Parts: sequence; structure tokens; C-alpha cells
Amino acid sequence: MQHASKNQHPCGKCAFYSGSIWQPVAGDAVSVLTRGFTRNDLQEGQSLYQQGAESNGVFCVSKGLIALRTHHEDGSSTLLRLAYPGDVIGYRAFLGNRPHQTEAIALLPSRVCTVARRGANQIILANPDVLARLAERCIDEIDNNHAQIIASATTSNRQRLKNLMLFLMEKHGEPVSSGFQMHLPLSRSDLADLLGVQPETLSRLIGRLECDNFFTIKGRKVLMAGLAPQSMKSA
Amino acid sequence: MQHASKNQHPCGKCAFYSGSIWQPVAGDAVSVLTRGFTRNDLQEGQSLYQQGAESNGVFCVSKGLIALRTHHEDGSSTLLRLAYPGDVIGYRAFLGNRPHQTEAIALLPSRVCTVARRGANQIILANPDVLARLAERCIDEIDNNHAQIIASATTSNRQRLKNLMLFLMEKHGEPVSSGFQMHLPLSRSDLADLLGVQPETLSRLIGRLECDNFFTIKGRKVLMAGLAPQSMKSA
DNA sequence: CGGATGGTTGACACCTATCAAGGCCAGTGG
DNA sequence: CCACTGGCCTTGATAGGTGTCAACCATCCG
Repeated sequence: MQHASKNQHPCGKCAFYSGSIWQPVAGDAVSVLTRGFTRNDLQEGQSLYQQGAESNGVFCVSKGLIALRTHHEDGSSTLLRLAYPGDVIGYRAFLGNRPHQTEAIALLPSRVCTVARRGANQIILANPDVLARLAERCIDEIDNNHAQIIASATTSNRQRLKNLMLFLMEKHGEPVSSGFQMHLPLSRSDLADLLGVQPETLSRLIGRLECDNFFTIKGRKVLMAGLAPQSMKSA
Repeated sequence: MQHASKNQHPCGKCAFYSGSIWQPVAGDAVSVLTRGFTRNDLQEGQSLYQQGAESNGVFCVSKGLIALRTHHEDGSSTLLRLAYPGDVIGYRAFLGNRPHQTEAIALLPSRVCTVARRGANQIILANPDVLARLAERCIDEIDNNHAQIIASATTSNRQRLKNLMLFLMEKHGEPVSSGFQMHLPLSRSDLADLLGVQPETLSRLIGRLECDNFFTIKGRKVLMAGLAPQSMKSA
């Protein structure tokens, strides 16, 4: 019956099915899940939800890249996090039953699956395993936050940019004859927001890394020469 | 029956009972909770758990002040957070079933209630409301982390120190004839760790705030003159 | 062509880390 | 009582990093 239920499960064909927070849903609840379930394709730049908007469910990134950003009173903004396929977003507003504190915008053409609020609530009440998986995601988020707080307190901006570029190369890069290459999914301002520095500073940091032959960058084309696949993980 | 169960409940007499993550526990589960329940008094400087130690349960601060700190490979450390009465700590290691990523040390004489791992697991399986409350605490933690990340990216260290001192005064201060006064529960190094700056820098920041007549500080005695009670919330 | 956008560069003031030295204070042992 | 010591904090000098303001450049688009 495992097979039959996986076929009926709306996430059954998803690459992230086994790790999905909805994977424990079975039996009659599957139909509730299916009713609340929608798939959404987002164009680059399109918004999934706005800061301050009411929560209308829980989102799961299936393809692409979503940026979570908060706008401050003074007009500036901070890019808090990048959400990759398999990541669950929007659960804070859902669990806390309150407006979104961040806005979600697609940085690449993306696909996002939504489980509407009503159905999600119903399912969680009936199936605690779903809540347990959601709690695990919260823990992961806390871990990431702590890592970020520690990094910004103990690591130079230059090193943090290096780490960020290596991370992005790992996610978006392709091997070419002379190393690895990627199309940078972020603008300079986004990179600056992510590191918590001004755009001018970011520009200079990039300049310095280029001087060090860490990479070559022109527009959004980034090339890291002499980068062996395994060395991406280490630094 | 509400009354009877509250009296039996191990947290029944706690000031934070209504908000406690264990409040939903009722019926037979109460005896399981009671069996796993212990109260611990910590002296100043005493450790509740070490970084890297196995989780042995979920802790709830009942009195005092606990510092959560992580040590890095290079010997330095970061003070990630202060835990006040009513706060739940150690749940990450518990929920994630893994070693503690931080160490918990009492900054003041404190009392902490522990629900042992085994009992806590049993209760959570039987009572999803407990898990839901734990998830809410996770969300609160994420909110705090985001606020911290945003503050360190958008606010000067000087302003952040100001905010921190106002916060501490609100928590630990007492009104005196000329304003508010407190015994600072943190060393200079701890303050520096909390802001993510070097001790020397912190010392200079303090010096500047004194010049601005923001406060008077000598050792751990802090005096904020002309500070009306309501003005503490605004800034 | 003109304007908008996004990015870079320069100048400058300010802030911070680092290294080094010194002050303050409590506890210790003579 | 004194000198000594170690921990904690402060102060100074210096080099490097960062924010800010302003100008400039490239590209795209109407």
C-alpha cells in the first residue's frame, strides 16, 4: 500500500518527497492535502508573498531560487536568506498565525508548491508527524541563523564573500575547461545585502578578490579557474 | 477539574505556568511529566550543559539568567543569547537528537527546571499541543535571530550597545532618586561577545556613551540619570 | 538623443582590530 | 603590613577596513 499512497500523494513525484514535511500524511488526510495543494510557477522577479501580507499557507520550493528579504522603515532592506529547492518557507507566518515578516521573490524562474492554510491546519492537527518535521525545519533555520551571526562576528567580510561565492558556485556552477563557471543569480546590491555591507564596499571586495585571482567576474558571469570540484567544499 | 490538574502539574506553581510548553499536559501524562521533572539551582558561573554534550532533556529557566555561548575552534567564543525566566533552552539538541551546539552558564544564581529526555519524548508523542508550543518558541528564536542579523547589518555598534544597555536596565534596573540603576550581570568581555566586537572596542564604545551622558558606569554599577520608566521602551 | 538603472571609482572621515603597555583590584603568601 | 600575582579592564598608537558623498561609466530602452 506504500506504493499506492505515494502515487496518490501530491508530493509523490517530487524529488524531495522523502524529506517533505508532508510525507507523513497518509490515509484520508491525503485527500485533504490534495485539495489544499497548488503548484505555482514564478517568473524571475515575481513575488510569492509580500512583507506584511497575511499567511495563506505553507510553501515548498520545488525548483529555482527564492530570496527572503525584509524591508526596514528607512527604506533599506536586508536579504536574510536564499531558499533552494526542498526548502520550506512561509511557515513562520503560518505557525505564528500572523503577517509575513519577509517578502519572497524569485531570483530565478521557480516552481513553488503551496498547501493552503486551512488544509494545512487540519492536517497538522490530525498528524503530529508533520508538525515534528516542521519543527526540524525550524531548527535548521536556527542553526543557519547562528552560523550567520557567528560568521559576521568572527569572519572578515572578504572571507565571507569568498565563502558565499564558493557556496553559490557549488549551487549554480558548471565545470568548464579551466575550472568552474556560473551565472550569478544575484545582483551586486543583493550580494551586499546578504553580507550586510554597502554596495560600494561590495564592489571593492570583489575587486580585491579578483586581484587575488580568486575568480574572474564580469557582469554576472563568474569564473573560478583551477578549482577542483572537491575543493569547493573545504573552504 | 482544571484546578485539581493544575495543582498536580509540576509547573502548576510556576509564574510561567500558563505560557509553559508543558501546560497542555493533562490526565495520565501528568505523572509521566512529574517523573521526568527535576528542579536545579545553579550558582553564578555554574554550567547547565556543555557544548558538545548529549542532550538530556528540555530546560526551562525559572529564575536568574543563563548565557548561551558557543566556542569556536580558534578559542574565541560568541555569546549568542541571554535566557531569562520563562525561556526554554536546550530544545534544539533535544528535538534534533544531537549534541548541544552551545554551552549554558548561569550569569546569576538561577533556577532551572528540567524534563528528562525520555519523559519529554513520551509526552510529545502523546500530546501534540506540547510540540506546537515548542514550535512557537522556535519561531520566537528565529524572530530574535533575524532582528539580531538585521541590527548588526544596519545599526552602528554604538547604537546597538545603547539598545543593549537599555534592555538590560529594563530587566535588571531599579528606580533610584536620579533615574535607574543596575548591577550589570555581564562582564565586559561578555558584552563584547554579545555585540560581536573586541573587548578594546567595547571599552571605547562605553567611554563614548559616558561622554554623551548616556549613563555612568563604574565596574558593574550602571546609572542612567533622568531616565523615565516609559522612555526605556521607546529607544 | 535622453533618461533610467546598475555598477564602479575616488576622496575622506570614521570606525575597528591588533599589538602593546599600563592601571585597578582581590587574593595570596610572606 | 607589604609585595606579588593574575584577572579584568582601560588606554594609546597604528594600520587597515568601512560608510558616505559624489562623480563617472556602461548598458538598456523608449
